[in-house]
Amino acid sequence: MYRTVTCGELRIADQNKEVTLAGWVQRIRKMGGMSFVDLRDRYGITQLAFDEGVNKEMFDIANKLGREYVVQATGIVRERYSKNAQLPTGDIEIEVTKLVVLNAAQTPPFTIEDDTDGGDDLRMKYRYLDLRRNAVRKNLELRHKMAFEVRRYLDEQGFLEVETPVLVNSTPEGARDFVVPSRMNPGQFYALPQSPQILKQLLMVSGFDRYFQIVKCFRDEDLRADRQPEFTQIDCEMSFVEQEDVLNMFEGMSRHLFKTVKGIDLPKLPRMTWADAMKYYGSDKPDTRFGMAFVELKTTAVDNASKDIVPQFFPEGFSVFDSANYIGGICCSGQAVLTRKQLDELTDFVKRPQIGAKGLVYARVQEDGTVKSSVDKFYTAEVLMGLKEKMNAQAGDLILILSGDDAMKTRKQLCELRLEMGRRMGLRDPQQFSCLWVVDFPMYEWSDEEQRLMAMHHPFTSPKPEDIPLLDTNPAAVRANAYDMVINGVEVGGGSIRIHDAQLQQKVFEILGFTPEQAQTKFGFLMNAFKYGAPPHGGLAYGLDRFVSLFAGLDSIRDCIAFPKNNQGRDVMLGAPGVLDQVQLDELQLKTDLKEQK
RNA sequence: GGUGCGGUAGUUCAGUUGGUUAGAAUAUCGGCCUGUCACGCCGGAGGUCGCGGGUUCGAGUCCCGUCCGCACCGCCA
Repeated sequence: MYRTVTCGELRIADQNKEVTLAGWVQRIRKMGGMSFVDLRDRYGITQLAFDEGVNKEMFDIANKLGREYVVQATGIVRERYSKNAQLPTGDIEIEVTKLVVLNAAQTPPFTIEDDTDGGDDLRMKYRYLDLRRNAVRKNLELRHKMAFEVRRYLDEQGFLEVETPVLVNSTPEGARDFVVPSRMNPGQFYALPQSPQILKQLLMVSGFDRYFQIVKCFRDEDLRADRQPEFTQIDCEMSFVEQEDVLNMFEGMSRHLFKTVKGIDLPKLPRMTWADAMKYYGSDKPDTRFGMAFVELKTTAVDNASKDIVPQFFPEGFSVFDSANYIGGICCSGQAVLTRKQLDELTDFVKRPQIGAKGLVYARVQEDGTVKSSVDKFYTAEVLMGLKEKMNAQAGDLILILSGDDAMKTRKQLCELRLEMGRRMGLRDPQQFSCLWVVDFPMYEWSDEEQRLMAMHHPFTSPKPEDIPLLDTNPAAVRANAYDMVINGVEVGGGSIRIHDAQLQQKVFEILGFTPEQAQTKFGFLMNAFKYGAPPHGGLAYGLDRFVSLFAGLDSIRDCIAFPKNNQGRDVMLGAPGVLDQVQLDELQLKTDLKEQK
C-alpha cells in the first residue's frame, strides 16, 4: 500500500498519528536549516516539514527534490508552529521519517498552478500536465457530478440507458459525416453517428418507452469555442408523450441539476415562441439575463418572425431609413455617457464583415430629457422626443438603431449589438442563470445554396397538427413540435415530437426534395418500422459539454473536456489525425496517393 | 473558403520613426538563510525574434509569400 491517507484529509485532530502519503511535489521552500515541501494529489496539499537538527538524513533527501517528483512520505502528524488559514490542512504538517522518490520528473514546460504561465497551445500539447491543475480538474469533477446526477434523475424516472452502435450509416441532411472504411466490404464506409436519432426512435418502436444515453456524437464541421467534432449528448426519448410531457420531464431534470450541482432553485421556465425570440432578440437562443428587447420601428413585410407590418416610425427625410425594409432599436440604460469615440467603436463593431451592418444610428437622452442623435439634421426635436417615448428611454439612456433591407439579417445584426452592449454593461454575469424554452420552431428553412427547403431541426420532426394543411400550400410557414432549452444565450438542448406515421413521414421527405426511391433507400428501415406499430414519441438531447461549461462559467467547452481538439480538429498531444502505413491503406483498398493529390 | 488578432528566453510578455550588445517577470541552476506557505536576499546561465524571400548601408520592426495558434463568418438537420 503506497499511502494511508490522501493529501487533503489530515486535520488537527489527527496529530501524533503516523501516516503515509504519496503525491507530487508542488513546491519546495528551503529556509536554511529547515525545508518545507508541499505534497499534492487531487484531494489537496499537505506540507512536509524537514529540520536539519531533527533528521539530517531526511533533510538532505528533501533538498534534492524537484517540482513534480512523485514521492512517498511517512511521518508523524504535527501541529504547525505557524498555521496557514488558506489551506484545509493548514493546521498540521508531517514530520517526515521516511521519504521515497517513486519517480523523478523533468521540470514541466509550464507551472502546475491555478494561474499557470502556460498558453493554450502548450497546455494542450501537455494536457496530462494541464489536467493536474486544480482549475481543469475541477471542471472534470463537475462534469462527472452532472453526468451522475443526470443518470440518478433519469433512473428515478424509469429511463433505461441503452447503448447504440457507433459504426452506422451515412445519412443525408444535417452535418458532414465522419466516415470509416470497411475492410471486409471494400469501397464501402460506415459513418459515425451525428446523433443516435433514428436508433432511439427504433427503440421506441421496440417498446423501450423511456430511453436515454450519455453518448458521443460526431460531426465533421469546422470547430468553434463551443463546438468540437466529437461531443457528448444526453440523448433522451419517450413514448406516449406530447410536447408538454417532454418539456415537463426535462425541465425537471434541469431543476434537479441546478439544485444538486449548483444549489440553485430554478424557477418555472418561461416559454418564448421562436417567432418572438427572433422578433425581440434576433436570435433563436436569446440571452435573457438582461432586457434590451428590440423595438421595431419599421417592417415592410410579413415573415416567420413578424406577422404584422409595422409602419415606419420616422417621417420621410433620412434616405437610409426611407429605403429600409426593417428598422429596429434597443435602449441601453444609462449608456448616454458613451463618448463619440466609443460610439465610433460600436459602429466599427457592427460594420465588421462578420456582422455586416452598413452603419449605426444612435440617440442619447440627455439629463434634461432632450435627445441628441446622429440623425438630428433629418428629424425634428418632436420626432426624437417621440422616439424616446417609443423606446421607453429615460434620461441618461442610449438608443441604438440598425436598419437594413433584409429583416432577418438586420435582426441578427441587432442581436450581436445587443449582446455586445450587454457584455460592456456587465449584464452577462456567468454566475447568473436565465433559462427558458424556445418553442414553435418552423419546420423548414430555405437554403439558398441548395435552392430547396431544409429541415430546421431534423426530418423526423412532426409538424403542429393545426399546421399540417399548410404542408401542401405554404410549407415554409409550417411550425414544428420542436423546442430548445436555452440558458444564458446558449442552446443547451433541443428536441421535438417525432413523426410516427409512415405516410406523414413520406410527405415530409417529399417536401425536402427526396424522391420516394431515395427516401426508401436512406430511411426505408425507419418507415418500415413505423408500419409495425410505432407509438407516438418524442424527446430531446442536451449538449453535455455546453451544459457543464455553463455551470463552470467557461466561455469554451474545451476546458471541460479531458482531451479536446484544436481549431483544426487536431489532437496536438496525440498528433491525430495522422497518416496510415501503406499496409493499412492496402488492407482497406484505399487509393490515397498524396503525391498525386498535390 | 473568408475576416480579424497573435507567433521574441523553458514560459508569459515588452521592444519607440528601421540604428550600437534584444529586455522584464516567472521558471531553472548556484550561494546565503530554522517557520515558510506567491518565502526572502545575492549571483549565473538561457534567444534560428515561427519559416522563406524581398526592400535597405542596416530589419524583431517595412513589403510579399508561407506555416502554426486563437476568435469569428460561412458551415454546424
